[in-house]
Amino acid sequence: MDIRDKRILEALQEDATLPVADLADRVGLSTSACWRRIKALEEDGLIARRVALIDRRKTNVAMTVFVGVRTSRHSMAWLDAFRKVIQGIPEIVEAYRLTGDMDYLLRLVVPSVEVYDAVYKKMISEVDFTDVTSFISMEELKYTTAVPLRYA
Amino acid sequence: MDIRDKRILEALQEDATLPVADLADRVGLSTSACWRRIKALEEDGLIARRVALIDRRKTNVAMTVFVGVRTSRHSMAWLDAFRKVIQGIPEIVEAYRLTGDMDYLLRLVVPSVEVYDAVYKKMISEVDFTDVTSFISMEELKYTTAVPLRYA
DNA sequence: TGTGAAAACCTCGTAGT
DNA sequence: ACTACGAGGTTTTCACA
Repeated sequence: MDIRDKRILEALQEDATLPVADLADRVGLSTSACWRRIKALEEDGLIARRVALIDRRKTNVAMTVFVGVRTSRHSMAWLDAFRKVIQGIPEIVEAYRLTGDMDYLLRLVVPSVEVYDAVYKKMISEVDFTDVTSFISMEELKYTTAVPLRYA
Repeated sequence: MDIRDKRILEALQEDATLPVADLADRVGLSTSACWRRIKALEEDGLIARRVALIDRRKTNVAMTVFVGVRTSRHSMAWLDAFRKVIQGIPEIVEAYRLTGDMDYLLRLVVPSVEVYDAVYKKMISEVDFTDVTSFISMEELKYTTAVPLRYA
């Protein structure tokens, strides 16, 4: 990828409010050239969207819990049901299917262990699990939405 | 929190490009009232920042790897060193300290196992670990930067 | 809280390199 | 494909009623 496209993406990953003219200066392009590149990046879907990041501590979801999940029901129907449950629970902010015998890892944000327990109960009432393990995060050392662009 | 502030945050968490006037309509406020609320939410730090989300598959970091890390070096110096290493590696997008005997969980985005191996080697060359376990993600079932606002 | 107007910014055309 | 300029529309920003 063009080095200037990378620099545009790098900047917008950090701050999407940057005016095109400022960004153009930083990247070493004219405003219109820079604008056209941004349009192209949006068109091509490289820039998926622009969102506001909310401070979790100030919205009472300071606690992060990881939940490891195992199942013996290796059917597509089970996966679909699980998927639906995940989508319907806003406290689940990330979910991945991992290597190995159908293991899933979820990240939840909640106000407290009590609320986590309620979410946990809701989850197991809607899908079958053979095993659930939770890990509470004591500290967030790093969290960024910016991905490395050196491989692009 | 005010219900209208919540609705503003909900909308901006999904799409930060929304014009204030549109947002105002949706929330049922006048443009200026809505604008003042947004300003206040930024001022108070509830809206931390606005960023562009990049499509990982299109920037060649489609692979997600989770890395569990354990150490026997329970010193502040070790933690500081670890912190610095984490910050310096852009492939590490999330890092948490978990409950239990000094366990850490990292999330990395990389192009391939080969590159993951290189990052892994870099990591262990810079800090001491007693144990490292990695889990490769086969599928991302959910990823959102939007946090639930029902507790705010 | 709402109105309105100025300032800033985006959007995109055109011409020239 | 980029620069430079700029018109015209949209949006932001804020003073004042």
